[in-house]
Amino acid sequence: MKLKNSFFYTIREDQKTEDSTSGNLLVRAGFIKKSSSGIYMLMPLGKKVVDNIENIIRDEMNKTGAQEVTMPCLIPEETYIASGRRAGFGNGMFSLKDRFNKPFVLGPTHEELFALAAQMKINSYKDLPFALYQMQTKFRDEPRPRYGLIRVREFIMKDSYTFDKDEEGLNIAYDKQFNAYKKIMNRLGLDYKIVRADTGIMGGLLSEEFQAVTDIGEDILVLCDSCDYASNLEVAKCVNKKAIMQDELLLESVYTPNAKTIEEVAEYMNLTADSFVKTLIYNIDGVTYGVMVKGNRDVNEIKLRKLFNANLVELADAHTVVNVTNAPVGFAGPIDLKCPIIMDEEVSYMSNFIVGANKADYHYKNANHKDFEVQHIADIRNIQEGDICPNCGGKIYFKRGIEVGNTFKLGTKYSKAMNLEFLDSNNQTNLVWMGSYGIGVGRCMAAIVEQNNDENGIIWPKNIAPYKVGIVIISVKDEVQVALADKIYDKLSANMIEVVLDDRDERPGVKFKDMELIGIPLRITVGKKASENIVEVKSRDGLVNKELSFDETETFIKEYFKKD
RNA sequence: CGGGAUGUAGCUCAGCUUGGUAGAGCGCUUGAUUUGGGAUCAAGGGGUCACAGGUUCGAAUCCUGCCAUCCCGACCA
Repeated sequence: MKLKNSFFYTIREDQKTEDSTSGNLLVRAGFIKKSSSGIYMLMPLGKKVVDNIENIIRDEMNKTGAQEVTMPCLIPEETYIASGRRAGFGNGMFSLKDRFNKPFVLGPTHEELFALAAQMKINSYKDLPFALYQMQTKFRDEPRPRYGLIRVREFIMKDSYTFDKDEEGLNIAYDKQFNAYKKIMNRLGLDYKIVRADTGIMGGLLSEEFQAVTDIGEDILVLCDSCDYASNLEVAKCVNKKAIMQDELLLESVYTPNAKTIEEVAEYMNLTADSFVKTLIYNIDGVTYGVMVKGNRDVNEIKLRKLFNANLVELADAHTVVNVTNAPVGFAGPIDLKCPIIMDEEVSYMSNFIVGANKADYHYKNANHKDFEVQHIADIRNIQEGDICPNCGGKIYFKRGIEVGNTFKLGTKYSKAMNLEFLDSNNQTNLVWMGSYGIGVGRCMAAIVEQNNDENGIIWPKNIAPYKVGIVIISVKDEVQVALADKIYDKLSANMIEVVLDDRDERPGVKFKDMELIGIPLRITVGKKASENIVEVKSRDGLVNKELSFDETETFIKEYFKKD
């Protein structure tokens, strides 16, 4: 491509409305443009990067034997009602009606349609296994889009689905996809971790996430300093330190005026937060519960949801709190609480702790388990940095991650809902075992930028870059320079090396800045020494910076990009 | 959905308190001088001040409504 007569622009200023490095750089470099909250236009450079990412994914998917298809975005609402997910997605689905008033939705994920498609093929166990995939736009009406391409409402996802006759088959298919995912992440050059995660609305037996490690990730990755344990915070199990129970002291009411939060009461009583137990009032599927965790801990609502197999877990409103505690918000405690109590395991190892007294401006000290009744004791807290690794006893630390891929062992959830059955060799009807696997293409692009940039802009990995080589002509008024640059351009193009030629009548500084901002891996500068057939070669990562004669250039560049 | 903020030129923003002909920088056009790291000078073009009502002789400015965007939270494959 030659810049002079093409659609190419960059923006000098940082973007006020972008809250991430990748979003800012991708917008400034002219790869994407925000069109509406959580919705982006893909400009020529961005389109090329997306194509490169998609082709890597496509290549690895094809190697697993999966076949590419394209499903519609526009789907009758009844399809999701059939699977029971219409209610689960709720407002997360964009919905609309056709001219006959028939309700449709824009697909947020495609398990249902793939199950329907699979019916065309599956009659007998001999028809299994197989796998399908697509690159398709998904729509999710996120309540709060953010971080550039990380959380958006319209995005391209590669989703694949495997179909097997039994669990053993699913396991094999899952491993195949899983291994393909590892190869994809490696080829994309991402620094990533694979973690256990909640299956969420997808349901099924197992979910593992591919998380690109970055500072702006929305997920907390729980990692161990001495083994390869890796989990999403939402499902990381907690291990309890065995504590020595102390002699029980006498329960005592303490006057704590104007102190509601743990920090305030702790300061007032001159104690640390870990001698407290906080009691939070929750609404779980319409039932009110008191939830007890140690003062310096956080309640894990996903664990609570699983404990009760509940749909709704939320903090109760102030009115409910006042009702069950007989006190203003801020003084809830387990003693004489008018609702059932769920206690975190860790609290069961505590003695003589401090709790709210269900009375304004009072707390109890020296509370013990005999003082109140508990309905459930379970692991319902978030693990914290410094805690014991549930796997090996090592020390836990956190990192943040962007979920770029997710794999699910679905089991028979969708085949049951969509009547996807086959006859086995005994002429018995069985449900098909499914797996589903997703990669967010835009998120991959954003994650790569998050991990590969400097103060001058993006630094694309060689195989992702929209163009491999950028030729800068120092002075377009110098015919010798122009001629040499054209010669190199033609030579590289003939060798199928993607090259961009900056033939604009701009000052050299502008051209250098732009090449760096858009992250082209290798820059060839044609300047003063063009008359001697000498050019400069500089790599974006700074590792190469030297002069070459025209004759050496082609060989050097071929060699430079060979490894990929 | 709760709390907060912001909408003025392509971009970044000032002006609003105290109503009186629409502003700056960057970018853009033309010319000159420049030409190896986002040039300089000069002259230009460009805006229904988000939108809709209202108050007023007169509204970017005051009032009411509404839409959009962003931040914090809730929510979330």
